[in-house]
Amino acid sequence: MPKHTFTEEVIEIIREIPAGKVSSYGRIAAFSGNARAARQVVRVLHTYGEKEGLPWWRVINAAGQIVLKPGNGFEEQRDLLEAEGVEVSSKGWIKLNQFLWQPDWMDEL
DNA sequence: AACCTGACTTCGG
DNA sequence: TCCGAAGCCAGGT
Repeated sequence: MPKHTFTEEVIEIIREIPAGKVSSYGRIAAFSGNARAARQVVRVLHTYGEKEGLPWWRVINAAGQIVLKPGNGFEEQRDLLEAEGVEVSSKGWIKLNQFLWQPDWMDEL
């Protein structure tokens, strides 16, 4: 079994988020092995987001809101999400009870 | 090995 | 809901 680094796990998890769903930095960190490393997810997005072609727009904060600010990515993220069916309010809020992604392995719990 | 960096999170008010 | 303060951390330098 190859030893995966936390960063590699994060990249894999982000790739698993399906279109039309979102997840949060903290949840992705938790699924990757460390619930308290949410900030690492941010770093991974910066470092490998574009390079690895990750669906970065499907990642929002734990409260259910887009973190990027207007004029600095907010519009682009909102448009990408709406293009795949995710409803985003003018303030960037997304209903988690409707769009939060639940990994397959959680369905059986 | 110390220090820095973040698109975070949680908590109190 | 919003804001500030404090906590947290892997990886790069």
